[in-house]
Amino acid sequence: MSITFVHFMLTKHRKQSILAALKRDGQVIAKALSASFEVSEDTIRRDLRELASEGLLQRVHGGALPSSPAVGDFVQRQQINTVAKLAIARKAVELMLPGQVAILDGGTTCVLLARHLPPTLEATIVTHSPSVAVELVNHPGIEVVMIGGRLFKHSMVAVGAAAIEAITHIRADVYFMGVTGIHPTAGLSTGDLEEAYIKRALAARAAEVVVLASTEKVNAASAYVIAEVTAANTVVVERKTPRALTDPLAALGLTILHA
Amino acid sequence: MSITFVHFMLTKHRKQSILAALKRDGQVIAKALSASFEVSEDTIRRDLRELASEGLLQRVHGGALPSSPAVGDFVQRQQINTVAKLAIARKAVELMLPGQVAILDGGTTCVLLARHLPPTLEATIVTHSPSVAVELVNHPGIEVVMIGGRLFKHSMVAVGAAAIEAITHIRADVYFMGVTGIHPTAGLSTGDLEEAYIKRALAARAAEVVVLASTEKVNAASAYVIAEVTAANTVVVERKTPRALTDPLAALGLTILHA
DNA sequence: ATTGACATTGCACGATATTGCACGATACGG
DNA sequence: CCGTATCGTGCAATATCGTGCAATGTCAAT
Repeated sequence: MSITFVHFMLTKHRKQSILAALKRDGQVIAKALSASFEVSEDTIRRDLRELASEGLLQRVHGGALPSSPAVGDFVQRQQINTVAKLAIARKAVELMLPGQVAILDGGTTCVLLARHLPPTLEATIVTHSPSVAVELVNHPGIEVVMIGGRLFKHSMVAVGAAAIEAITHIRADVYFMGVTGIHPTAGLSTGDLEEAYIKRALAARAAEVVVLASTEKVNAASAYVIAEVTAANTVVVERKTPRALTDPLAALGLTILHA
Repeated sequence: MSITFVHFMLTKHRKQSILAALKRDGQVIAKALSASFEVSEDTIRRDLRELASEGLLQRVHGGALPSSPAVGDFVQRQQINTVAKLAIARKAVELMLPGQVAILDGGTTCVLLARHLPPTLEATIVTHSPSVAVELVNHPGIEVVMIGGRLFKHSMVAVGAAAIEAITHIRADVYFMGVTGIHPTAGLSTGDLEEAYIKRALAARAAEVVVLASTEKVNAASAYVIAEVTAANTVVVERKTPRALTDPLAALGLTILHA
């Protein structure tokens, strides 16, 4: 039985090792794999064909390449679920009034919001995200204030004591907040502790808090709590988000905007 | 499995690398690609032809250019005099040592410097330019610290009292400074008063100051003085910059590096 | 224990892809 | 206008690919 198990694992383990090597080197070469595993190139080709048919890698002449380049980095996350986020961003833009001071969170939705600010709008944008700042470079009417601090690489926003300190000197009319979860009882939450601190500090400095949440975030909760849901005044959700999900939030006094 | 040293490159991967190099450098040269990939120029020409037919780049005599040159205000300035600035950036990169804390100015040359930091380098980069910060998003080994403040639109860097205040909490090994003029008697100068304040504050917080100056900046002076030239320790200039221009600076004790 | 179904592997072989070289054509710079 | 560098094409050599098939090993049922 153990012999059986070992043999079964050898094939599968070899494929896993191929994927590991691929992730490590960015490419694998059939000939080299053949030598490493001491199997024929035919076997390797078979493995690669099968892995390719499962979408785990991309078959090319001589070996294989990753199916999706650089998974998980910030630039790539910026691409997913774009249509929904774009709709939310466009709707949220309507909440900005001329002359206001607005805080923009990091996150892809807020970058889209920045990109779609009306070209004629004159206002001040406070942000702790360099991406948002860069997005506003060519906007003629927007004054940009950058919150500094150590940059949390995963989400590319300033975090830490320096950022918290800088935030205490800000007073804003509205804060557009991105979350990974908004839940009637669990509250507003996000996946990183440092980010939660920052968002809480930002929310405390804005007269109105607008939460931007795609459907999967509604009635969900992440590890770190930012604040009670009542800390938010308005929630912008997708058009397709069911009323059943948003009604409990509306019952708590929040304004629900469907994009 | 033993570590297999990849001594050659898959065709498709080579094409991806060509595109990456093109995006990074703004141009590629057939001969240089041939040498770096250790294949014949014919193969490179074939690659370039095929990539051009896919619309991924624009074929020109001797190499290739990006198919769609990015447009924009700041982005556009980023394109001018690229080769000279790139050479300076590449030379300046050599001054960075592992584990160091370095301050990077705003400006196109510093963005190029950030882009060309060795992928394996582990260090801390302090910057008041969101563009530089965004450039470092996907660098695995670089810790980024953002100096916040009001963003001066023309050059896209944080300026003002908040930025000055934040800088006082920093201590760096080296400061890569961009200037619009470096003159033996007029000193280091720039075109904006706020920027001059910032650069002066940054220079005061770094153990070593490296000035990056393309030829037209040497022996030139702008409206606002940052400091005496002796505030700088090293000046990186273009290879073509005449000794006659740099000798007066060297006489003042500055190290001159020709890119 | 034996047998048959099934999985995995290696080999043969024709098909396809990639590469480098030769050669004539074309573009660039002085 | 000419020399040089670069370019594109044809071609041959080599490498890689996919498929069919036989050999070996494993598993489950008898």
